[in-house]
Amino acid sequence: MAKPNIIKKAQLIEAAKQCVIENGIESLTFRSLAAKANVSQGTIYHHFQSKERLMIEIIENISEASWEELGSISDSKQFINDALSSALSRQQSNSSFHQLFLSLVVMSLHNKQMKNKISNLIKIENDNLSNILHKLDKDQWIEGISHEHLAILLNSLIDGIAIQSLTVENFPAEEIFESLYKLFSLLINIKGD
Amino acid sequence: MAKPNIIKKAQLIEAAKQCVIENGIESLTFRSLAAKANVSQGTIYHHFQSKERLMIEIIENISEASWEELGSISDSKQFINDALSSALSRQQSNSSFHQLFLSLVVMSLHNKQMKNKISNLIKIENDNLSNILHKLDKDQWIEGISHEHLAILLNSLIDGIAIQSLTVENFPAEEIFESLYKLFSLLINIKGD
Amino acid sequence: MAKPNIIKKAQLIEAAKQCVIENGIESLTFRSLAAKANVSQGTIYHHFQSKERLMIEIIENISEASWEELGSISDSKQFINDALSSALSRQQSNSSFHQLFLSLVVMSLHNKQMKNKISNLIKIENDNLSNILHKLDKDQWIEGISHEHLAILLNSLIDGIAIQSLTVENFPAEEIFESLYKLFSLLINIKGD
Amino acid sequence: MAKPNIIKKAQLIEAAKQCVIENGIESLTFRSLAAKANVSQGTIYHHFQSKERLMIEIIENISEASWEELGSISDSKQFINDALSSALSRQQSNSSFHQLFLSLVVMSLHNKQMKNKISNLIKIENDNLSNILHKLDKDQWIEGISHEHLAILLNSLIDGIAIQSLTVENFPAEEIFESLYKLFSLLINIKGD
DNA sequence: TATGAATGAGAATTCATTCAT
DNA sequence: CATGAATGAATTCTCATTCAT
Repeated sequence: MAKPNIIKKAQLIEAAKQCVIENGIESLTFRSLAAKANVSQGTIYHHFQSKERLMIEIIENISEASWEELGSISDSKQFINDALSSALSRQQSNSSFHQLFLSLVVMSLHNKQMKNKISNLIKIENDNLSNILHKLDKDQWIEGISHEHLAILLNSLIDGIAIQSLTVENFPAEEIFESLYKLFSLLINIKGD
Repeated sequence: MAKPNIIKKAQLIEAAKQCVIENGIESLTFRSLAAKANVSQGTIYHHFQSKERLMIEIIENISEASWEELGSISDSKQFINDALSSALSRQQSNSSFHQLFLSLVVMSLHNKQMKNKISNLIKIENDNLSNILHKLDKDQWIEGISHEHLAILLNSLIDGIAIQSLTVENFPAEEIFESLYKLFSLLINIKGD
Repeated sequence: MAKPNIIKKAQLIEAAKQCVIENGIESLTFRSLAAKANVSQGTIYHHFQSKERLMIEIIENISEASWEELGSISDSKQFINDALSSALSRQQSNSSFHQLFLSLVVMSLHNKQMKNKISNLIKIENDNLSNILHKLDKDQWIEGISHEHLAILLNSLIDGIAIQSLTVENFPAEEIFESLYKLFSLLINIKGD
Repeated sequence: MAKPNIIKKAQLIEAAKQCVIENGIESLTFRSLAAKANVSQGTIYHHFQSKERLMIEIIENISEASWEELGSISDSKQFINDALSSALSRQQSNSSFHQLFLSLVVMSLHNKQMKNKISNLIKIENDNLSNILHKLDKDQWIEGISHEHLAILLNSLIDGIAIQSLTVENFPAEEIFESLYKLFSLLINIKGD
């Protein structure tokens, strides 16, 4: 009685995410969600009491996924390869993540509750990356820049590239990531081991 | 008869931008715009034939502003100071630019025409920055990274930081920009003049 | 441009009143009103911005009618006949007035704005009656009871009888009004002219 | 197994009455009732098979209370004092009774079953009052007016005053009841014992 | 040009009711 | 007896858009 319900709610959230990715956040309506999830509109209101709640739960859902995503890496070069190539793949095959993320960011701009949740999500992601940098047993990657700040800069960079990748025609994502790779290699060598 | 019209249109666009900034893109409606601009809904339809057109013209308006913003800088250190501090100020006092920009990006995600316009806007900004880098008479700022790519990376970084700045609670914008400054100083010294 | 509009609005209010009388206030919906008035739902929202406003304007409409209804009577006996028989006719052929009135009273019970309007309406009706009593050139109809209080009591009585008349099966309205007539004749003779 | 059920039902009815009094009949929903009574919506459907039944049972509940309220009074002056002061107190501290009563009256206007029940309720109250008048051993209180009719008039008056008291701002309830008291004293003395 | 009344499609949300557990 | 998930119809309300003036 309890579990099947939880599963159902997760399904609804998954469907909602699909709606946003496929048709844009502006057409995430209860009607379209109901259609996509093959339930009645009433059912959706039984699970989420408002559209605001629905969007908040989507963010929470993404945040949970981020929590569980904490990687384990030991070699710095490997890390950069992994991190960047994973970022790259996110950009391309999995660009939907950023579509969703950006949409939610924009919706949160004028909604305190959503903003809090987005804030948490970003903090988690910053922490994740920061932890990874810590694990790679360097005191400091770049002179005068803490792991925390570097993580923020890196995540910002990834999000910013996502914006261009999602919108700019013929955006040379691969080349950009190669340049980014070079940049980091350079930085690491300067004051690295 | 021609001029007053153009002026009026510019006013409407300005009002529309204010609407988005103040209440979010989701509540940029013809009603609210009419109210803000103190004209009737019908009037807006005379100037913009649809909501899509309205949003496109907003992007065009921003793009034009970007065109005219091309700076003239000669000293690299000065440039970095200027660029970053201007970015910082944008983030803080003028964060509304990024609210607007991100909102339009998200709306464009599923609209080809808007996407083209956003694409152009970003290209212009990339070119702007690229030109500045060129002007500063260095062959290459960073080994193996073209001016164009560096410009893209920089703009991405600025947009990405904007996202965090707009959403993350107590985001340490100033500190982050200081770290960013250090990072760049470092890069420039490596293979600089 | 102005006048036809006013007329239209009045028509909508009239239709709304009919809806309440025919099907009860609980089924005064925008849908049913639109159907009854042969306009689209949007049109109704163009004229009344909310259901609350619609109901308030109905009360205002009734109030205006009350204002204009001020009678001119000179002979007391005649007045009693007139007043009571008019009340009686209201009860029967025109019982719809009280259906509407009671419905609006109940809706106003938890709505400040409506309550204010109903309050005004009742005060107008009390004043109307009070003025009539004044005109009939008696210092006091009944010893120790001011015209104002007597008017309130009379109007209350009429409303109270309406309740019974509208709900009680086989309510002997005519007989009750005869008794009421006797009562008043009696009172008038006690301390009358 | 039988009793606890009845008790529960009584509690639900009491909760329903509270809902109406606190938020108005239009927001007496199964949801809000379930919330107020701290049970599930389903539970309410076990006790009342429909909303109509619920409202009918509320009226029945009030009617039963009226049945049991039959007073025993012997002195006429005392009666008037009692009756009116009790009416007055109802008006003020216990005005909720009339809120509930009027709400149910209005809902019954277009529902035969409810109307029947309300009709019964009113008849009971009329009879109650009529009996009291009988008990006070007068042939007739007022010449030519039967006890029954006088009871109807009195109850109507009380209901009508309730309407004004519930809606009119700064309604001078106490003064009105004083005037009413004078009126009745007068009537009784005319053709009294 | 400018207005604002009118519209119909569709938005979010609520409701009474059913039913499997 | 009690629960609460599910439903679909209906409700209030908004929107972009049209059009006569």
